Amino acid sequence: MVAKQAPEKRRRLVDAAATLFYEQGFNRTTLADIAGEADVPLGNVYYYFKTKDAIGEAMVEQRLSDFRALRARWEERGDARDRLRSFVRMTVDNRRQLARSGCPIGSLALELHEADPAVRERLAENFTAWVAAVRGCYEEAEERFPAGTDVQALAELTLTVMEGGVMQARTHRDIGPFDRGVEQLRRHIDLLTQAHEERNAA
Amino acid sequence: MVAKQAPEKRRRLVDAAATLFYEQGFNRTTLADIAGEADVPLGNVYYYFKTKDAIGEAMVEQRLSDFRALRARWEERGDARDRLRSFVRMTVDNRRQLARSGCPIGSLALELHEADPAVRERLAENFTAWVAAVRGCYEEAEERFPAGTDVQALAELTLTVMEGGVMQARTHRDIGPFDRGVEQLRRHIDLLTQAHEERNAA
DNA sequence: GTCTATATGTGGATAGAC
DNA sequence: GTCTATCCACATATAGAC
Repeated sequence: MVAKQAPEKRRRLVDAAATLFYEQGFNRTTLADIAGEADVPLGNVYYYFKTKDAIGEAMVEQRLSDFRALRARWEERGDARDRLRSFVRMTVDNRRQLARSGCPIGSLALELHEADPAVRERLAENFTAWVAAVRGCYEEAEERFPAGTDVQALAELTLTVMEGGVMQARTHRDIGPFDRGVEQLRRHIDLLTQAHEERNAA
Repeated sequence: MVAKQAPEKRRRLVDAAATLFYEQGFNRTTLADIAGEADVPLGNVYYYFKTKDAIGEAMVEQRLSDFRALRARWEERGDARDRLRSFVRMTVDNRRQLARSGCPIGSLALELHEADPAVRERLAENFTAWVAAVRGCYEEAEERFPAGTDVQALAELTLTVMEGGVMQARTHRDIGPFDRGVEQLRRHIDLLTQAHEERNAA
């Protein structure tokens, strides 16, 4: 009956790793840090993970499955615009932390460089899943865009702008570049739909 | 007369650091690596730099002054479109390496996290200088944009799209996201100028 | 100014008691 | 399954001869 505590500890370690990797980066976070944050003795860590890289892998995988669960809940709501709005609110609420610590996926992706291929692939999966979710929103509003609009490219651009914006924001210690990037993206979409409507009106 | 070799060695170290930090990242590059690449004995490194961070600082500063020199040469050419084109060609020629190793400034910016404030500020200066150069190009073509167009925001967006695109390209090991991002940016600018011209024609 | 040899500290990882 | 004590490798940094 006490046996069920084991996975719970593992989970605590993964969560602690997620927090610390995000706030201080992978390299600057020691196993001792993680163990301390999770309130687990250092030696015990190796019962759950063979190496530090394995923790990284587990953490990125956790993020991916969390996102998938979140997305599943999203998809239940019928309205695409509503979904997109709730998503935008989510990131806007995080603006400050984004400006300070960047994107938890993007930062890791650049920090790990060549390191562990398994981790890199899961990071890529995270990006792919995110783009797919946004693409779904655009797709459902497809009739508002000109015929032949590449919604995949548009969804990718959305992630691109946010990642690029967050990177500059963090480097400048100023949220401005992020906000202005998002604003420009909004205008781009306005221009697209506007151009379409004008053509329809003609 | 042999005394003038000293600064030359220092320069070799900085160049070696630039290459290695770019290809393997800051943390994974050891001082021994740098000394080896520069063909300088390890112990000698400390004659030129007090710490590893100091090398990072010198390297980022070097990049900044190199860019400023390049920009000065650019500005000599009168035509803004010509300048922008030569710049675009420069990055397009680097597409493959960008997809593999990312942006040398952006990667460092995310890797160093909180680490050294001095380095972070110089990285920010690099971004600022780059945006200013691009902004100059847009500014000279200002009459092609609708009145009140925020060229600063447009220049920032250009960097944003490239950084975001390169980040995804590197993570996916596929240049596609970068190329598509740049293409979307081009369309955005097309839409802007087009909208302007249509209004002028009316 | 240049370089060898080495100190020092840190952090990932293991052995083995409980 | 849990945890303490410790090993060991490695990377930064220094001491000091030349």
